[in-house]
Amino acid sequence: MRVATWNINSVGARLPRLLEWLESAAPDVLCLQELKSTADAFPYEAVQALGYEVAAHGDGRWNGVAILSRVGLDDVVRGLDGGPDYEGVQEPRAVSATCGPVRVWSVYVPNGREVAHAHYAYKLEWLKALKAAVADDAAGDRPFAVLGDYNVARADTDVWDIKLFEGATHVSALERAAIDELEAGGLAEVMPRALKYDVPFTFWDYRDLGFPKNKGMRIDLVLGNPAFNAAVKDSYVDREARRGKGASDHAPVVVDLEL
DNA sequence: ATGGCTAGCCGTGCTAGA
Repeated sequence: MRVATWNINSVGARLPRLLEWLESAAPDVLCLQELKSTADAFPYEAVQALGYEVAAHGDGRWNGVAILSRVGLDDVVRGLDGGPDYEGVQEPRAVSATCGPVRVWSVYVPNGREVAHAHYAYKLEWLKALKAAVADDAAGDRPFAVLGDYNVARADTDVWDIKLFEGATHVSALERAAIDELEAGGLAEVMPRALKYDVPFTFWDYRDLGFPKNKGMRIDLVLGNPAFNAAVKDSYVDREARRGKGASDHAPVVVDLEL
């Protein structure tokens, strides 16, 4: 089966691209982030017409996550139980579901903005709460993975020029340690293979010709438990989906499993 | 050309993204 994750940067603006990608890549399960729509405003009918069930979790103009599945969609949980508030609100940044033989989480980890910003502390707290929330599934025998936009570049080579990131978020030691901590709960990364370039970046900023110059970052990750990772046959970043007009600033990460 | 940001919102500029 094929499982994928994609930060689509608005499901409304990206709908034609999303439908096209569902048809061409034909994932069995797709985790989406940054819906930028309420759950009610999700384009259910268009997606269902392609054979997918949908679990969406969103509340408006920011954030929002979803899981699309054509192999079953059960035991849906919206939100991150025990997760921190930001400015008094529990933001819609996580949704989980069982899709046939696998259980998946779709996560949109807070950005952090600046190291000194309250959003950064919130990001670290959020990752800590995520570890606690997935502990049982991570340690279980059922194939399990947490897929999404982690907003963390784990290695210096996961950004196009580490010198430009001095003192910035996404590359700081505490953020990287928080991902290591999440893995310590029983998960390990599924590494996508490199395609045109050595590093399989997943994000390229719209500004300053980020994509043509390959000024990218590898921040969309798949963390699986041993049962999930043992079934992995291939993984790649579909950078073709980043090309051209009307693209998201993120590309999908695809994982093929023998399940 | 893979091309100089993009999306959403009561908006006519601002916030957020990373």
